[in-house]
Amino acid sequence: MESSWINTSSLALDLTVGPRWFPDEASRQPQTRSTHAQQSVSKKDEVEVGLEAKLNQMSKENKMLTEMVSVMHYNYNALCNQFLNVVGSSPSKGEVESPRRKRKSESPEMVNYGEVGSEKIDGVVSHNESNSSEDNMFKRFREDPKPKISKVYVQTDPSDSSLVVKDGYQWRKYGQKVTRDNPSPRAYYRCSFAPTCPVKKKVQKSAEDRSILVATYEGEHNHGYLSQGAGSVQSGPQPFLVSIGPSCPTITLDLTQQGSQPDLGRFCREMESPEFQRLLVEQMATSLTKDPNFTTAIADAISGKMSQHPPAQN
DNA sequence: CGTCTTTGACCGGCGC
DNA sequence: GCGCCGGTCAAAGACG
Repeated sequence: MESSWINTSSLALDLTVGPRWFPDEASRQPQTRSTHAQQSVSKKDEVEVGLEAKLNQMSKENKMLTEMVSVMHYNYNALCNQFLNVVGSSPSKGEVESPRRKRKSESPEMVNYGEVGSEKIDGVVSHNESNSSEDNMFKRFREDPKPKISKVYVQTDPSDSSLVVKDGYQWRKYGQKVTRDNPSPRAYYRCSFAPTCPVKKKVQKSAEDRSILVATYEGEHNHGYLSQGAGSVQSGPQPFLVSIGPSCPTITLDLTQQGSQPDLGRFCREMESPEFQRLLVEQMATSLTKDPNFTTAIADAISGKMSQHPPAQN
């Protein structure tokens, strides 16, 4: 188990751009100023004060950002641990046989869908009832139909209309609907690798960004990872595509070239790697530089510096 | 021939 | 009770 795969403090992204740049230099400057500088000393003070205020504000924002990343990092760590727990546990459980839920009169011997949440991810689903009676089983089925829901965002070609997310499992499409909140259709898949596997998947293009497929997974696989044999499975490690949007902190996980379970574990490890963190920092830096407020502040700071350092009088 | 996809119909929850 | 809407079924066809 790789439960301690990340040291949270390792992601302390020190992006502080403010106070470190100028105070020491600024404190050096007054001694070297020529006399004519005294005329504009009050103006410079004003600039300095304004600059300091901006820098302080940016420092605060940076600190908040760092905290947000840490929290996100922590949450992801927990999620990964849960996921690895599930992967590691053996699913061999006497399943109820009736893979298909029949409507109408056939329903009494229904599938025990609720089993997933109670057996494999206890702690995650804490409100499972005791299965002391059939009534409770029915209630569980009705009240807790989604023991675990996760979303995966996959970058695709916007012109590609196929709703296929290759995640290493074998899925059988059983429906497609156009929903109200999104013009693109939503496809419904069931895991077809094991007939008793209760996992369902919904795939729909994002309403905001049609180049992103949103795959919503419900439930837990009650079988091992499908590594070979399925037609859709592709092999060979390839880098995950992680993108952090400039306006909102979304992370896109591109699983299109991968199997899911072991590779998600690998993704967890990659997130810990210096390479990943460098990428994260670069993305954040890019986001910051795209922010007009940030560039304005930088421009102000530079112009302020230049006014303090007039060209050498040669 | 077996498996998968498509697609219209149906079911059930929910709000009014 | 009614209508809307998301989710599911299952027959028919496609495909290898």
